[in-house]
Amino acid sequence: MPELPEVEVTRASLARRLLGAQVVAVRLGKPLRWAMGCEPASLAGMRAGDMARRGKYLWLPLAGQDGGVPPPELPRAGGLLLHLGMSGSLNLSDAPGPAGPHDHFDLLTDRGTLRLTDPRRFGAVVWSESLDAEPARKLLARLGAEPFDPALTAHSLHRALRSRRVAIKTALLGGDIVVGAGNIYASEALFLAGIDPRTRCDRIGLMRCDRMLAALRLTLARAIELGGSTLRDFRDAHGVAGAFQAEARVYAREGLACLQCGSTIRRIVQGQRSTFFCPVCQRR
DNA sequence: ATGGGTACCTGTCTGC
DNA sequence: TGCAGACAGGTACCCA
Repeated sequence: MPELPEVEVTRASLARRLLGAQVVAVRLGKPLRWAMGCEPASLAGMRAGDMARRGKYLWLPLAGQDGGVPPPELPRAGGLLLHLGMSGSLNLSDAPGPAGPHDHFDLLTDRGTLRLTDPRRFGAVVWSESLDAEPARKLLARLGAEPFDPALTAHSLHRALRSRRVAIKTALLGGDIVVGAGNIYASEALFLAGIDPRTRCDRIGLMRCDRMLAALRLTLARAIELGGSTLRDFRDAHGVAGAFQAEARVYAREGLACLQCGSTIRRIVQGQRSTFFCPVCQRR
């Protein structure tokens, strides 16, 4: 499910309410992608800091209670690195119902219960003493540039792409050059840039890198503005669905007319994932 | 280093 | 109706 816009919308809808919240207890459901890596009870009493995002990961800083005396063998500060996988969403509620079969993590706090619902369980909640400590460091190490980082330019993108021979769509999904675009927004951004998703990275010149970067930023920013895409079950932390899917120009539109030129949108498979594009508007 | 494939897990939809 | 198969928003890991 969640690509950068959905993760950012989730972060934005949580950060303010969670800042300063004190952890009361943790409840775990079925195992997620990795074990949490700390004793759930050891989080009780800690206070939440400002939730941050890196790529599609969320980071919730937690620190020992002021004046508290945590037993020395327990972690005193660190945070939870969260990932929503393909089907995860976070909800913060004052009155959470009983945990359902897909509710695999509850962080009970004095500001409500933060609940991760994730049917496919590709998501993760992992304790790390800092972003530079394991396991967070290793998980974040491979991530590419943040799309809205001003340090990311057409030039730096061009430099990163010119040694790669994979198709540009595959490279965007990989996230090791630029993070944030998943299967929906990679297709959408390439449509907006007029670039065929099968184009080899090393065939994309500086001018097209410039267009692609602008298209990626425009697409992600618009999606954030619309609360993300809700294809099936994505909701922000207040239960609000996204609206970007109604503006998708190519994603899930196989066989329909291109909104720009009228020719038929195609679906192909790249790296075991569907790609949607207009064979006329998008050039190699 | 790059590339390709596999694996994780559950739900939904399609076609026979 | 039942059932097999394809497919779904992600990414770590293994091998060539």
